[in-house]
Amino acid sequence: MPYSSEHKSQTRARIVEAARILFNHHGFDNVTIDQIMEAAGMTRGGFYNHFKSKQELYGEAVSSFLMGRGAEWRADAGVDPRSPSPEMVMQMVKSYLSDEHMGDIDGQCPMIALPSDVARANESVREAYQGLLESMVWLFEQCIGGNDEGTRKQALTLAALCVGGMTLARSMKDSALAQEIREAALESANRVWAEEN
Amino acid sequence: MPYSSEHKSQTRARIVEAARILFNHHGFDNVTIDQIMEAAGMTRGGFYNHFKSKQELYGEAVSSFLMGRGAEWRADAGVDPRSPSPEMVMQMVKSYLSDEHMGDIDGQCPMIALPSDVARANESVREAYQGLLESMVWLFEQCIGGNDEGTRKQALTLAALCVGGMTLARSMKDSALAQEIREAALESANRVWAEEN
DNA sequence: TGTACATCAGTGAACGCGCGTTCACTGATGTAC
DNA sequence: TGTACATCAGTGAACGCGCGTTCACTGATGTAC
Repeated sequence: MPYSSEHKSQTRARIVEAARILFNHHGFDNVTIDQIMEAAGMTRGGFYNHFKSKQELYGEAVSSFLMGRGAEWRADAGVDPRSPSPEMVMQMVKSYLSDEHMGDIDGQCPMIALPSDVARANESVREAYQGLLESMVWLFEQCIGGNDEGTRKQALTLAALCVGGMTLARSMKDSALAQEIREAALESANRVWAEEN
Repeated sequence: MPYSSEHKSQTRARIVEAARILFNHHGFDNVTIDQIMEAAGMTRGGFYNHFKSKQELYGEAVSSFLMGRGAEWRADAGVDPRSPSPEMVMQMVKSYLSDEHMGDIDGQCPMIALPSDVARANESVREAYQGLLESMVWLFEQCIGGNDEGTRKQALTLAALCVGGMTLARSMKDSALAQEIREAALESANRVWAEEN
């Protein structure tokens, strides 16, 4: 058994991470396997030792965000699901709608970077995307602390404001308008939050 | 001067409309000029009598929504900018977040169908997309009737909830969750609206 | 009114490039003796 | 401990298809006489 068993899985992870970043920048269809493999420090042919097809990579790239770059992001925002608190809610929202998140294309949440690509992708990609949203909503619910329908509604609304505000902002030509949108979303989230607490 | 002067512009409009629908379904990159021209009832070669390149068509397809399918949509929802009224606000929001709009992929608002495609497209496409949002916000503002900063914030928030709710819903694998998201967004919009009126 | 002509919208074959995928190979590494 | 071997991760040339674009042409239509 040449090469340690870790070797292959590490290479695979490197490919997924390179792909995630490239997809974030250019979308699924505008990234070639050559580019992905070069970014991962390899050549084209090796790709098929790790993945059945390019399609297969899509879903993995999306769901890899959760435990990878997304975990860093939560840590930076001071969000810890093991000791949830109501203060974290607006911390998360603020961080999600921040200038930093807007500008950090590499590390941006795939829900913002890839919404329409995902909607047209195959089932496993949509599943991965849904997993991202469910985690976000779950995190909100944990931090809010309630257990009723109102809590869930609130969590879903906050998610819609976060993702909606950022998605819209990202597509604007005029960056002043983009900022205005994000500010309005943040302010509205504040009110949604204050309303029941 | 063979062919009436209208002839060419009608053909052009037919191409744009065919493209808009196809883009809504499959995204910019997954639609070929052959498909567009066939849908418009013509063959490949004629395309370049009307457009300099495929890129040029993108922006037109997006902005064509406003006066075409989007106008029908406003009419169906009973929205008339010439005699705005506060009741129209929630009419629009409700219609935007409705099952009908969700299922009508052909006639869907490009802000939902194409967000990430647009973000990566050239400047003129982003301009067209921005025009769509500005129209939506303007319409909200007209109907709300106020003229202050609060009105604008409210309008922007409603837009973020509409587009955000639908964009998220569209990418879910589980349609029950998709519906839940839209309902939460609608309910929250109702509250945003009630709050100041 | 009828006919010849000029224009140019539309046709469809061809070109060339890029990309996903395949495949015969190379060479680095762990294992057996 | 050192050496021969088997494995399989990684290489890079080649294939084939699809698509954007070009181009020589055709033929429908409005106009001039």
